[in-house]
Amino acid sequence: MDTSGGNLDSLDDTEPLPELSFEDFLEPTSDKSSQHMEIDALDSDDDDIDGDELADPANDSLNTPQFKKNVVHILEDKRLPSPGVTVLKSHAIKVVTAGATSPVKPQIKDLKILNNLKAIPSNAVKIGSTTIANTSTTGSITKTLSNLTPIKTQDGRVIFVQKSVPGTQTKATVAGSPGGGIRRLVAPAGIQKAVLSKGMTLANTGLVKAAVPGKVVTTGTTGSSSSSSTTFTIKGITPLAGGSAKVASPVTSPTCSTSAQPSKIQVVRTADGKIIKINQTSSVLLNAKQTVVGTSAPRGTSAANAVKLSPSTSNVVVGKSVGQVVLKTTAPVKQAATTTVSVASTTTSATPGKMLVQSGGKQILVSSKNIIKLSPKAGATSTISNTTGGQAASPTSGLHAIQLPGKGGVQYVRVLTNNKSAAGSSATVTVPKTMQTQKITVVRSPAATSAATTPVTSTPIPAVAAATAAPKASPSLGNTNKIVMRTTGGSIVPLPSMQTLVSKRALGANTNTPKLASATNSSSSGSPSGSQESPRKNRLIDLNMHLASASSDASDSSDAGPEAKKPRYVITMQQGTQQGSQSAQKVIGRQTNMQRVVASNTSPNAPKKIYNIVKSTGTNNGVKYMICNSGVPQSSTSAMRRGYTGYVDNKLRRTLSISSQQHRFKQMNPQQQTKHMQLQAQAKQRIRQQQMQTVSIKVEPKLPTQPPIQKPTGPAKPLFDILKPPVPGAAPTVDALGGMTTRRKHCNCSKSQCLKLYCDCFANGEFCQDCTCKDCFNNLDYEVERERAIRSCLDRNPSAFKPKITAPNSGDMRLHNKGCNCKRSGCLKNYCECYEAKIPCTSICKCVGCRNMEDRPDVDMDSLDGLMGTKNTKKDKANDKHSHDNRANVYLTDDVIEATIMCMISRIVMHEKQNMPVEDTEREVMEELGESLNQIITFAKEKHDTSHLDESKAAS
DNA sequence: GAGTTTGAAACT
DNA sequence: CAGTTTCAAACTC
Repeated sequence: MDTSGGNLDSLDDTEPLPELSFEDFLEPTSDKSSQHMEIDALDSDDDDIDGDELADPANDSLNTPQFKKNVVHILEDKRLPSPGVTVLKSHAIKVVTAGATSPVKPQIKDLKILNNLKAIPSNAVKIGSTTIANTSTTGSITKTLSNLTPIKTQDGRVIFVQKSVPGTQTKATVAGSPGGGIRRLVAPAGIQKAVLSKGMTLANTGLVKAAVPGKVVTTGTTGSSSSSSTTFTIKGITPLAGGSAKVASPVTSPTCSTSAQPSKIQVVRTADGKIIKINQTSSVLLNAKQTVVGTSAPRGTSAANAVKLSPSTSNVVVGKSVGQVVLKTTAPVKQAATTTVSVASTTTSATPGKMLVQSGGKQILVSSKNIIKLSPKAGATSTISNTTGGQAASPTSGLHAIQLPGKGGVQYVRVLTNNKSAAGSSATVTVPKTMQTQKITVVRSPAATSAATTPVTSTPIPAVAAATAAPKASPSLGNTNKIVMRTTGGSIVPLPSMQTLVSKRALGANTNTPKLASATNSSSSGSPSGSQESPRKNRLIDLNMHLASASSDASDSSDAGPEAKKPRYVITMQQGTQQGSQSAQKVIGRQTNMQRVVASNTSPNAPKKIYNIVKSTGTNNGVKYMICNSGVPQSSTSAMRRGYTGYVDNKLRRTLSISSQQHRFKQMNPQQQTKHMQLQAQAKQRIRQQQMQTVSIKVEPKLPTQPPIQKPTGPAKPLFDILKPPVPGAAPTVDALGGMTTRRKHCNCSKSQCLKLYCDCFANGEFCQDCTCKDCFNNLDYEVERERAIRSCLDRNPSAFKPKITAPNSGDMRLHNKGCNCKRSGCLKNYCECYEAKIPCTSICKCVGCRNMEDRPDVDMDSLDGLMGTKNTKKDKANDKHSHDNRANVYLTDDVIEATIMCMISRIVMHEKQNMPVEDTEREVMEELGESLNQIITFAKEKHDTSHLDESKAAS
């Protein structure tokens, strides 16, 4: 976590601040899945909160559909113990509202940004009529957390805004919080800026409105209701009592007088990319001055309290050097009307008050509406009160102080309208530039529908905004399609989603679109090798590449099979520098363990979706969970949302442990080593060939003409497709992790609806794609059924989705966890799972007449372990029921026998060439046999002694 | 491609 | 837990 000092510094920092779209705020909270995730984060290792079977601990190590523990380590609970006014650590921010009521005791609401605090959002986020996230229902999980609204920073951090519920409503209000309003914002780092994508409105009612083009929505809750275009609303943020600092006023009152004010939300992004959401009872008006064209509807007091970001303003950019934070609104491109409406209602209503702001030792007269005060210290409160006192005249104008710990001097944030009309207002700002000002620019993100329009940043630092915006991918709005992603562990994660992310992403998407296309092209045409070579840590990157390529691929498949049921999204990940344009466009950079992934729907019209992948920290590698902004219905179970980790290795998949093999190799006798090397060389060659094939396959653009981004023509292949474990005979692929995987054959289920373990797709945690199955429910269209089936399977067998074949330890030979039960195949046909996996049967197996012993020639390198007896020890220990389990077999393997026979044959051949007498030949052959047996026995003895020594050492 | 075989999964 | 049935893949022709 960043130190608090960093935060402060960030404020002063002149460096361009990354933009954060409003989506960032919304995503984390969206739905139950998010709750799960966050809960998990808190509980880290123990996710039994849900109490469902999915929490089976046994599955942790395995890639199972079950929820994994430790899956999310997003958040560290940094919640500050004292809810009180005091500055919370470095990141704590106090917001002091200049309430008309108490100038002396301004309401101080602390905003804490709880870094890594898992929160259960109590707020509902709606896009239009669609509820993206409903946090309002206090989950059974924890009511205490219900107040928290997760905000995701661009750098991938999740911060939670803890809001206090109005006193009447919640008992859970944070202690020490004066009013019912939002108390805390936890900002890990300095405040930088907040970007509200298009049409985001912060209503005084605590609603965040986002204008969505084409829809007209009125926010009922807001007292200052302006019928704006479609709104996307964040509910549940209760306004602090406006006038009375200590009295929380319920949000519900539409006619809120100044005293009872709907909560306002301000989002400020720190220099670190952290977002601080400020919910204030008394409103800070962003855009206050907007001259709203038509709507004059000032609602009087309510307006004053409400903080709105007019839809027109898309971005909030915190500029640097100046002591002020300016919220600048740009005129809406398309939805001007909408924008204006919303803005007008709030801002105009308030009587513009002016206040003295002290900046850089100078006092500046500023319109109080637009100013947010940033005070460095906890003590700042008092100062705030003073300033507010100046304002007192106009209760409506809310002056909010944000207290930044450690930072000297009060800073004010001023909201400037970027509209031309507004420009005048902004110009009027008297704040001396000497002050360090941070500008908050609200940049309206272009409509989602609008394609590649460059984001309009009215930001004083356009370059910054542009730069930040660029990486963002365009999200599709209103799309309920789900994104499925496979984790690094190989599990498939249906991304639970908020149903739609609003325009928030639209900005980035638009900008990115062209690049994205190019990226896709590049990927398709480009060199996949990079992905393959990328280190594990960059798996996701690889994944992206593959996905991109896959998308192109998908087009191919689209022609053929049952496309309808196939997942349509291509997920791209942020790639490091290596990825070049491709990644840059779609991926939104995340500094922390969270990465943003943009999923583009293969269908032309389908919007792209962006979601964050949270990497578990510490022991867990790879992506454990994803938060998706797109829409899985909330109905989807936790399992789905969390994403269950399917097999990483399915029953057939085998991983080669180089280290272990090397270790074994050392233990081999020369003959074995030779053979081992040969096998290794063959295996490597196989891998290379597979990779080559994969590359060629994936790279090959099937529909070059089509713009890759918008339409990855066919249904894009989902990650899981790429990551699917190799199936013998299946076309080899390279998974996102760079490992070799092979797409197994497509299932052909007819009666199971692909929702039983009979179906390999389902059993592998994959969605059916390109399968010939009938009545398939193993797709996103039947998520509920699928989820139910998963649960059912897990009920029957918690390990149902575990890999059947695993290595007890990293170096150990892979074993079938359950063992086969073959009766008639002799375990020498692919009916046998052991045989199919190319591993010998063990004592665990219940097979009859087993002939699947070690060292089958076709068994790959791991089978060599058998020579060393590593494998059979297990059977030996377990009362060998099979004749081949005795220790002799450990050493007298087929390979050894074969080698021996070859030696004998060579003798015969030699003798024949030399026309030697048969008797001599027979004798020589027998001698040869004797020598071979001697060697075997000697070797076995040495090994036996060695093993004993090792054991004794280990024991000691 | 149809039919058979096989063994895991599902069911009782 | 064992026996039976169901199922889909593997296999054969």
